[in-house]
Amino acid sequence: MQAYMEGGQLLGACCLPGFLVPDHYAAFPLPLPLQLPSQPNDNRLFQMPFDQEEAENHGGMLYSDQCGLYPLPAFGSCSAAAGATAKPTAGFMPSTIGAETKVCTSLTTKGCNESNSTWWKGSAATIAERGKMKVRRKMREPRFCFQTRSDVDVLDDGYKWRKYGQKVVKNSLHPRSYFRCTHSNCRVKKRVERLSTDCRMVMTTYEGRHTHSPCSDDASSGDHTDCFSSF
DNA sequence: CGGATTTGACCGGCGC
DNA sequence: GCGCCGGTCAAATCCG
Repeated sequence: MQAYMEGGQLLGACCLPGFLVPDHYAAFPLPLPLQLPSQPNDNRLFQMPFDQEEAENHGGMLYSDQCGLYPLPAFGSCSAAAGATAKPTAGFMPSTIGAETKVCTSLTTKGCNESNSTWWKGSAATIAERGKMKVRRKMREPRFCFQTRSDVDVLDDGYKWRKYGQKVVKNSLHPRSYFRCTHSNCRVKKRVERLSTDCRMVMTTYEGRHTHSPCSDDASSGDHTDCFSSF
């Protein structure tokens, strides 16, 4: 597994200061050399400067408190031992995730602006409300993304998602899919796209914070309880 | 038939 | 101001 900080700074979970991946992510040893993404379409993600001040405002552990932590099975307690031995639960991430997954995170204002320019729009919101929400949400909406080698586009992370859009993005051979958490009052979204440079690699970007546990989403996810015990 | 997905239209941000 | 682009909406369609 390879972890990234946006801004080109790669911060190892266990050995480098300021790493923002939460505790349970830090269980993974980070092999070196750590490669940086090369595809142009990823530049905006990885060129974002890391806002150290923002990190400090959150006790240097942004992701444990501020960000929606997503119970990605391969990173969760059920597979923390090695990653490569991720529990092969039906529909879960591919078993190669431990060796093939790259992680990056973001909580910077810029990062949120980049991807949330219009997310706050809602049919029920007034213009004024939207304006307020825009300011507040833009500043705080956390993001978390990772790349993994997978044959399937949509990896089952225990939550139930509803697709609300698909878009062909510039400099990418593959369309980007947009999903929203189906749980009521949960605003979490995720984007999924295959890398143009390696069609086997899938980049998944989570945005927002779940207001519920994956297990409460529906009965089918109850089987994953052991994998999400750390949440 | 109801929920999920698809897909073209629309909107706002941003760079020029 | 204009055009490009990413993100979202919503009607149409699909599917179990």
